[in-house]
Amino acid sequence: MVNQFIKKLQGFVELTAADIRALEEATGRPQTFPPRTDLIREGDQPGPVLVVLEGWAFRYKVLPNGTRQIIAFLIPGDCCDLNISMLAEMDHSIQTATHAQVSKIESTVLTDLMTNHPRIARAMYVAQLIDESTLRAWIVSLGRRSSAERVAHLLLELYIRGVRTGLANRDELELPISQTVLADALGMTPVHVNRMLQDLRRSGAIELKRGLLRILGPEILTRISGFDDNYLHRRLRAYN
Amino acid sequence: MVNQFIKKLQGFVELTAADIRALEEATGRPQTFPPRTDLIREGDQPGPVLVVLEGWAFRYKVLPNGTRQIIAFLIPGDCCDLNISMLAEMDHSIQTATHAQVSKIESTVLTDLMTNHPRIARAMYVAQLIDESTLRAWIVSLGRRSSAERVAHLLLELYIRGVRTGLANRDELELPISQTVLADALGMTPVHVNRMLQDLRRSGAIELKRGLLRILGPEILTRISGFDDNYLHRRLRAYN
DNA sequence: CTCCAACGTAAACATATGTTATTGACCTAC
DNA sequence: GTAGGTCAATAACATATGTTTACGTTGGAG
Repeated sequence: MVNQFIKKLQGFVELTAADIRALEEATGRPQTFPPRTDLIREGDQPGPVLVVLEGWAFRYKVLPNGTRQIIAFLIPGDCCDLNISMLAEMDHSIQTATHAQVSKIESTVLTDLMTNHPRIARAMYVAQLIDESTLRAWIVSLGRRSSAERVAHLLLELYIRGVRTGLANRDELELPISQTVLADALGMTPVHVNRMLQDLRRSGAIELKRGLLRILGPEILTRISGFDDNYLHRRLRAYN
Repeated sequence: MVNQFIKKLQGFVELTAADIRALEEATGRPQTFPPRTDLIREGDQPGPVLVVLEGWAFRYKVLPNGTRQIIAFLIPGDCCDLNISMLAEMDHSIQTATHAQVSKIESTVLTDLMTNHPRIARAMYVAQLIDESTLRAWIVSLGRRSSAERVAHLLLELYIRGVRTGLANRDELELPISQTVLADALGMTPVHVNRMLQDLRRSGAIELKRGLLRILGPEILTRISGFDDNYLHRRLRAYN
């Protein structure tokens, strides 16, 4: 089975055979987790860096009133913050959305990877920059887009990220999350997410059933959401 | 005049005299900019790292419909992303809110700082982690807090950050931004920001006039916003 | 095969927030 | 000192989204 993490990093830099071997060594023994499992909780002391090899997970925070806001989706190939162990405690939690295979990279191993494999270091920094850019894009969506725009924007984002990692075939992406989860990511209620999805179906932009999303009219989604993919940084600066 | 950037980094790690000299050298010749000046624009090729020594600035994005969302405030001591030059173009803009003194650190100088001064490197990574954590906290606010809660939360955040950098004396913080700017940060309209500020004044939580914010009832703001300062990471993991 | 829980769908109604407009205070340029 | 622009304050009204409730479907556990 392909190691999605390595595949993703290869999209950023050209890795040597030695780089790849080191990454395989570091992520070779993933653990399997059932859905709805917290991999790490807010308040915990940060431990090893998590890398999602299969399945979906998400970062989230729970508010005093019990509501939840999802902050980011982690799809195969994604990993959590690099230097996280410098902080005394986690400021958010990470939970699996589906069955997931996750590798944990101990900080000693990570340090070794970063210092002895400059291309890996660079690729991981790029990945981190893109994650941060995505956080900014979410702030923009939550702050200034209507709910219809937000839904369209998120579906397009996930689709494009899926294409990038080979998760999407043609116009199809497996979207293994409930409308409640979507709602917690979009800052709306599940009822309203449902309304907006119905609108998108009626407009012919998407088909969505049983966890399978089909993008029938990408241009419709782009128009509705005002999508600009620059925040996903598909072009990078050449490696000096 | 104190170099707020050095002061901030000293809050994270113990710097040696040599570290401080290197930082003074790197940020010693700041440029002055008038208010409302774009320091860098979305789409530009990333250049040197920006460090704000005096005055306020903010990161923002403009949407196709012309509305603006502010993504982060940069107060004295703050700097922008470290590895930003790995990306081909900026995904957002940065603008001064007031007269500001800004130093630009060329990437060669930065690389030198990071490789030859491990304490500086560590401090800058911590700063970056906290910035990222703050992005997540903003997502939570925009997604799941009411407008009253959001206003209270932002004021408290700015006040706490101000205290941390010595910008705030006692219960006072200079808040040199208009309600329109606040609105663009909070994802609401200026009219509604005004309503919420009035409510906060009436509740005795704050006083705010001519750019001077007074926190009269921090506990009121905390209660209203459900504020938890963990995302600002005032405690750090001990340096191995 | 059946039951149960989670999920998706829908309608009716409530409300938080946006929209538009007006006015006065303040500041800066001249 | 005056003019013009930005900003804060407030009111009346519009609407997007939340709330509550109900019901049928789906899928997994036993």
